[in-house]
Amino acid sequence: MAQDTRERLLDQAESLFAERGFYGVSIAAIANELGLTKQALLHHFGSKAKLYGEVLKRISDRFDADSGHPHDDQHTAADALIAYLINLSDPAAFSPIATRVLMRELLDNRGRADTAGTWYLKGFLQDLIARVQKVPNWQTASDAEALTFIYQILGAINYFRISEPTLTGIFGQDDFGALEAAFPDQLERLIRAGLNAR
Amino acid sequence: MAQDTRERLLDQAESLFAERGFYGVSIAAIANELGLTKQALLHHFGSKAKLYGEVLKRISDRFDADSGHPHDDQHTAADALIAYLINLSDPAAFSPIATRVLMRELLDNRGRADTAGTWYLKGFLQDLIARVQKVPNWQTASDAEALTFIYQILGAINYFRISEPTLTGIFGQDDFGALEAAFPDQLERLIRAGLNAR
DNA sequence: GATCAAACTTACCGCTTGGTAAGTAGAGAT
DNA sequence: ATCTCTACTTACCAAGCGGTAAGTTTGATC
Repeated sequence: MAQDTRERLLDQAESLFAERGFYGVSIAAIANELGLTKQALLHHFGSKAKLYGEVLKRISDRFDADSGHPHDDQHTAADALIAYLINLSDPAAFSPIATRVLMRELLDNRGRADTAGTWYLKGFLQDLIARVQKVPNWQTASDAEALTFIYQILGAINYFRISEPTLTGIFGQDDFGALEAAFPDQLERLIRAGLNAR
Repeated sequence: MAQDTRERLLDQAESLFAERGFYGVSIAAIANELGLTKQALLHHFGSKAKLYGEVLKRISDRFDADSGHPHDDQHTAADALIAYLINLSDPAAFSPIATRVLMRELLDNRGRADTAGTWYLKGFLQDLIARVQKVPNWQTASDAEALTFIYQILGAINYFRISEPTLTGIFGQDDFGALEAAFPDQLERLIRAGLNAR
């Protein structure tokens, strides 16, 4: 029940940071949401910045756990890569809340000193580069070429995922449902076409 | 010189909102940057929210001006669409600062009451849907199908553009230069492949 | 049953925030 | 010469911010 509070604070912080960003959320707001005072939060995390760091770290850990290679029962390198990327785009496999936090971090860490946040993406990206270079017609591709491709796909996925509120706002709930349903298939088609285009 | 101050305040606000987001910037910070007090800013814009609204509107206007159809001297609908999208990805044609502001708005307007902000993207997106449906093998595509494709490409573009600081941080300035150089060509290949894949 | 640490609370602090109120300085029109 | 409008300024305010200090409650350990 004690450790539980810590975890619940992290959950709440992650969700609020996702919605309003680091500056948009006060530690009092996070704590109050659980019926606590902000000093309870400070007792657990020391400072707002440290809390934010722990939120980031927890996302990173979950991310790494997820990127174990469970899809390598596919027949070809291309199929394995595609399955992996499509899985990434699945809200059930990797929470849209975390995506939002990471996207904000991407926008923020231009100015901040506390850049360490997204650097852990390095291993993840390098892993993906290697996966691309296993695909037959990409074996001679440079790292830059492979990364550019990967980054375009990640962009397609993540941009869509943070746009849900805006797209429902513009086109309505029903039409957004249609978009969401069409997304995975079209994503697969795009990745496959992109891989073949080389 | 008078109207000029307003414009200069908008410039400064746009750039600071891009870097730190709505909550991360105080109106005093914006005004001080020009050697003014915050009350000078309030005199011109009334409130912080209204200033932000005007920043958004100005970006939208610039955007619309840019999306006049100057590339329709292309031979096919596909070529015209591709030229248009590649132009969108050019920092010279559409400022990365504005991209950052819009991306933040995409993240923020889930919670905010002042949602009207990004709704103006509607016309832009509908225009793009129509452009896609002019491409021969997309003429029977539903709006949802066309929009999903477009959105994937916009994601690929915009995600890359906001990632510059992070990517240089991870891979170094030189390697990022290689990425940036490779980007347009690979983007074109991806769009073309995606269009053909239907 | 005293001791101690963990998990909190209330009280407080200095600073910053967005915003209001009430001026002032200067140019243009009458 | 005065009136008026625009573009500002200084002065002020209540509320909120992150953080420190100093308790208080509670449950386990010896």
